[in-house]
Amino acid sequence: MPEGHTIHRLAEEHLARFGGHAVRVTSPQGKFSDSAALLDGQVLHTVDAHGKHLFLGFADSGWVHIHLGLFGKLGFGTTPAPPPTETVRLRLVNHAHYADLRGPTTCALITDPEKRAIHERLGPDPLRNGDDPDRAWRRVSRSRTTIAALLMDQKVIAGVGNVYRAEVLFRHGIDPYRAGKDLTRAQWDAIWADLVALMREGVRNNRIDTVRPEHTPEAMGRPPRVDDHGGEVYVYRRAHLPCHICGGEIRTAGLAARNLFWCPACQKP
DNA sequence: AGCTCATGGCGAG
DNA sequence: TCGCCCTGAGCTG
Repeated sequence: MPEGHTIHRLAEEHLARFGGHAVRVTSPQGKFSDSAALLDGQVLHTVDAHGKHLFLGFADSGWVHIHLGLFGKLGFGTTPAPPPTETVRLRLVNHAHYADLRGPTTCALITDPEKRAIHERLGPDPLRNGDDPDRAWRRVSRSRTTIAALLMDQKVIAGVGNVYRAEVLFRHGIDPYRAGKDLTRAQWDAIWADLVALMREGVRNNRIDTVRPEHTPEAMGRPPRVDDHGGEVYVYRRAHLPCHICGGEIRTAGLAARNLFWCPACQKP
């Protein structure tokens, strides 16, 4: 369930539970066993997150680079840790806490230069203080690619996933098929500022809520959304349901191998 | 038990 | 653009 807000939250959670302590590192599933043996007993001293990439910094051996992909999950608990199931790629344990990583696309031990190379190929991240929206704007404003695809391109902007892309385009009334170069600078600045606010709230609440106060279920007199991703949204996974604002039907279509959702009435070409 | 789908991303063609 | 990788929940039978 990972967009950038999840990863930044996980970074903080690792630091809170494991930072400054020696950590027992194992790979019950076996695919990370060699690196786990190298790391076992070292101190986790720092963490980092950029977009959907998580980095755990160990004192001597470099960084554990984790990317959850679509299916990956991290589960935390307090010791004693239960017997690991066979899908646990990485388990961290200290005196008080454990963390189990399952199903990641990436779990690898990397060096400082390798970590730097990952940062270099990622665009600015709305959740990284000081990241520069101009870098993203330069690419967006010169591209004939649709803004929906550009928002999902981690080289352009890091951390936005399928939910935030659909929701931020709705909130700004922008047709997802509009070319990047047809956005105005003011529109891009507003999208970036909105993503900073929305994603920070996502980190805080551990869910994605994008519905403005005046459109919440309470304010509109409709039942709260019940869905496995939790948050209140305008269009994401609401195909064929009525738009909260105009009542028109939410549309869905495939775009770049993902499902896109939008309201054609509220998001004019 | 088997199918489908999911907040992701890579490489081959 | 497609196939593939990773896991698990929620269906259907």
